[in-house]
Amino acid sequence: MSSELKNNKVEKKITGRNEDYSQWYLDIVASADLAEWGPVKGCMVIKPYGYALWEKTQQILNEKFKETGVQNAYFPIFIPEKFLNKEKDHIEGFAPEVAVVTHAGGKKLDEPLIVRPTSETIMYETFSRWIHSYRDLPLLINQWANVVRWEMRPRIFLRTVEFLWQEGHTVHETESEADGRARQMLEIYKDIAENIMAIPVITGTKSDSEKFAGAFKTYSLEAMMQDGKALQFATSHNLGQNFAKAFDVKFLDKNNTVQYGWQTSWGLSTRTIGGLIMTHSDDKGLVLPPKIASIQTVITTIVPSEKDREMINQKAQELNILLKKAGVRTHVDSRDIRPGEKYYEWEKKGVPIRIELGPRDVASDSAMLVRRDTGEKTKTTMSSLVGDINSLLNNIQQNLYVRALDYRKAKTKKVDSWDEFVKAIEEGNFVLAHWSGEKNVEAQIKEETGATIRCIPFDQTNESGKCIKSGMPSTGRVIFAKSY
RNA sequence: CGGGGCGUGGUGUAACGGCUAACAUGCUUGACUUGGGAUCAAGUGACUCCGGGUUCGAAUCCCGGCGCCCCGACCA
Repeated sequence: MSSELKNNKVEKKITGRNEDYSQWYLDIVASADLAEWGPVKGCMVIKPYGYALWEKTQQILNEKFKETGVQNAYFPIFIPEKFLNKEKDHIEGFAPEVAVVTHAGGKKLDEPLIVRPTSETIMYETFSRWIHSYRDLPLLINQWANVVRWEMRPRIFLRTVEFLWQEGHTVHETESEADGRARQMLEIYKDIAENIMAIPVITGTKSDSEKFAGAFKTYSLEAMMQDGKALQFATSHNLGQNFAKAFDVKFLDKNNTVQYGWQTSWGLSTRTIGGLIMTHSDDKGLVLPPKIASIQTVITTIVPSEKDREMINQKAQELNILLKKAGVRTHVDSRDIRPGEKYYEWEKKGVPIRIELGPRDVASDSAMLVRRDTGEKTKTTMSSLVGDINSLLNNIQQNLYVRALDYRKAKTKKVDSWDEFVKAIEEGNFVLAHWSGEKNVEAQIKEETGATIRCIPFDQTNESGKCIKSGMPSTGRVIFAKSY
């Protein structure tokens, strides 16, 4: 998708999103100037405006990590191939999509190197040398990195061959401590999703067939996109001792006996930016929640006659400084183009509030505020501007979350018959249905409807019922949906 | 890797096998303008993806390649 799309009229480009949701989404990405495809298929160029969203995510996550004792570190991108082979499920899960370096420095390598698809293996090989005693635990490490997974069908932001993420890896003395950490990190992700990105998520456990390659248990957050499909926002794994045994991550406990460590890993990737776009965008373009927006307010000047230009620009700068002092991320657009053109541009970029400033406003010591989520206009005076902006930003943040939550609620169906199930899935819903835990039934449902078990939600009532497909007894409902 | 669609100025499209490949938009210059993408004038810009073939004649038909998009399998 070319950047030139930003010059085309969005109304014309972004239509019929139900029929062609992918195209609609790509158009949002292109017209908001977030990213584009690079020369290698599946590899994405993230443009400054898109990268700013990732930086904000990084900043917030880093603060949270620090609060919980997690330290940042960095491990190599190249991993000896034999490392990957040490954990059976892990190699089976990742082998088909790893990129392998066989030649370097003009020679064939004695041993091929893989480009990390994830760093469990290289980190744990290292951890085994770092950890000797229970006094070395817990070990809480995070790294910000790029990883490579040679996906068959890339999708911008959602599934790119190379992507950016953070991957946290921890080692603990006990199983319950490890599980607690996995759950704690999941809660941090939930906080980011709901309170920063305004994306409602459902937390739960993955079924065995959906869990991470090599994990004991996988927890995930599932969000609903506007076409009703599910997007896995982030995951957190309780790895048990699988990797510890494969990589010899051992320690001497208080009783002087050798124990294997209990491990976790958890990650959040640039995919979340895709989720952000797909949750809130509308037919005018991107819609950003204020807390993640790199520009929260844009001051657009309106200059009908040249004699007012200097005066209006000066007023705009004053406003800008006033807002900056109040902690608002703001920007002045005083370009000499027609106002309508500016409005459309910032709407495409999803800026939460537009402040219109023209001669009439300056004369009456006021400004016009236009919110991106509803398009509603309000007039404010200079004296109450900062207060109004702050409450409006909070209001938009809240409204986006509630809007997305209401949408998900309206598209979540509880069903008890196979016919209803098939229909509900076809219509793009989250479907709450009974499942007895049988793997082959899960596979059969996927085969017949395209729906997978997104998660077994934590938040559920015990309820006896019969599996939607097999009729076998079940004790609770799981969430089925089509997914990205 | 399967199924479908498509490759034409920077971008989006048009052109029955037949005139100098058209229209819109963008970009440049100038005028006039500025409370929702203005307007006018002049200019700029394409070996019609590549390689073969059929034909008096190919953007158009045929064969082969390459590339893109959509849908599956795979996946954060």
